[in-house]
Amino acid sequence: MSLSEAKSALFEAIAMMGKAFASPVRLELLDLLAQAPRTVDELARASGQSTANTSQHLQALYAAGMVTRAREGTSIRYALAGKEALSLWLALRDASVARLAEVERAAHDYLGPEVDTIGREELIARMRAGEIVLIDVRPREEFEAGHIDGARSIPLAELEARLAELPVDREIVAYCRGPFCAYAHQAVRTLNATGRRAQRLQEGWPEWQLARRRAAKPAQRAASRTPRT
Amino acid sequence: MSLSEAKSALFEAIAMMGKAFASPVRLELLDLLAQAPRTVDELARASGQSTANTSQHLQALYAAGMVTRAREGTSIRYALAGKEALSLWLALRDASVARLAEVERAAHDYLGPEVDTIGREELIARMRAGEIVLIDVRPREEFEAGHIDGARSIPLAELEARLAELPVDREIVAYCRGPFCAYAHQAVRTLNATGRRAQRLQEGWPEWQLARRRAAKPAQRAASRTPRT
DNA sequence: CAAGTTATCAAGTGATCTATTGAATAGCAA
DNA sequence: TTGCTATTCAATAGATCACTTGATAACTTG
Repeated sequence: MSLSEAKSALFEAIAMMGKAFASPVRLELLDLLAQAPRTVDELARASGQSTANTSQHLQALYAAGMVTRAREGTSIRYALAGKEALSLWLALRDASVARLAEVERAAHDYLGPEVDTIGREELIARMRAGEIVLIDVRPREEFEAGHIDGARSIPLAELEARLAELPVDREIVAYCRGPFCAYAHQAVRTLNATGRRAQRLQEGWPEWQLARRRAAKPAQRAASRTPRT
Repeated sequence: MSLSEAKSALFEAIAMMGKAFASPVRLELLDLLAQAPRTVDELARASGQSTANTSQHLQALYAAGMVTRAREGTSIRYALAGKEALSLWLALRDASVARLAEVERAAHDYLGPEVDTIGREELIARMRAGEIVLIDVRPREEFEAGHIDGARSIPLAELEARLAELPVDREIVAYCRGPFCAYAHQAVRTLNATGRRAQRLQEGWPEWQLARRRAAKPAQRAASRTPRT
């Protein structure tokens, strides 16, 4: 193999992974998988794609090394492939927000008017002081797959029916899937409409989880490792 | 705009940036730009593509927000668009090494047998102790666009002719463009062949530079910022 | 084993992407 | 102005990709 052939083979191999991020459908699947592992059928319904198409995109993601899969009886459950995959997806999403005005515009159309927000450190401090009720407004199965310690699960769909469970005299903080998820926005609006003080956590479960994992076991940059035979 | 339309518009906007990483040619251009800003013609020659093709790929990268461009007289100089772009490219490259066996294989074919390496911290410590001669074996213009403090520029092409400049009784460390760049490997082999002790720095200039920039001004995650109107 | 569910495969069509070619444009220099 | 260089634009053919449809395979349950 000539030197230039080897070089282009290297970039082609990296492009294989890059292609995973080139389709909006695959990105939506990644976004869903960042919440919780899911079966093909669940992903197909959640993303509004046909089962066959979803399966094909998932195989592309698998070939790119972005997801793992495991058979569970008659169905197959896909999950994000480790911390690197999560961190890569979040990095791309953040970079595109930083760079592309269109993403901001699309995000704004989707999310509606902005609501009060609270950051990670402030949330931790005020939760420790007992000043805050934290609610997770994602669907129940995502809560069960992982959530912030101390949060209560009140899926957005149940919020109105369960308002009585929530105090009127304490601050409520809602979080959901991430900065592009509309659930927490809507929850805060609903809570405000009933006279409660409410804020949206600036980040979602994937970001929280990644921060926790990074703190537990600091990132080791693959670049500084030596490629071996 | 319906909610599901808005949602897919969001993922489409992010996919615009993802597409930047879907072509080996564009990745090679990013890799070159991670060393130094360059004109279209320089990039075309360095990557072995036609000028027109290079120009089109550069425009795709520009649309994706990955590069900036500035006219310089009759030519146009492209550069990586900030820290985020560099960090995203390095993250993708690292993740693909971590996940895809093919990248390792391609890298090994390209780089040839492994040589002794040294890490960042050890290099810093031993340079401070004066035990090491550090050489930058990239082409001169890349050295001039930025290099590690204390390094001497000895492009690989000139190494054999300039061997006399290098001591026989001190350890020599060579670095180049990064872990997939063959220059430092070859330099170490050449130096070893002349009886000198030599090692390859595990990382290259882009990684070094990013670490320095991150230390100077710690990364602020875009995710935790609030999208605004 | 047969029936039912879940996922994958295979083939086909329309869309998008890539690289090439040749023409057009922007700046520079005489 | 005329030439000259660097870059972009426009048109094109070939390759790849996305999504659909219908068939097939893997597994569970009765």
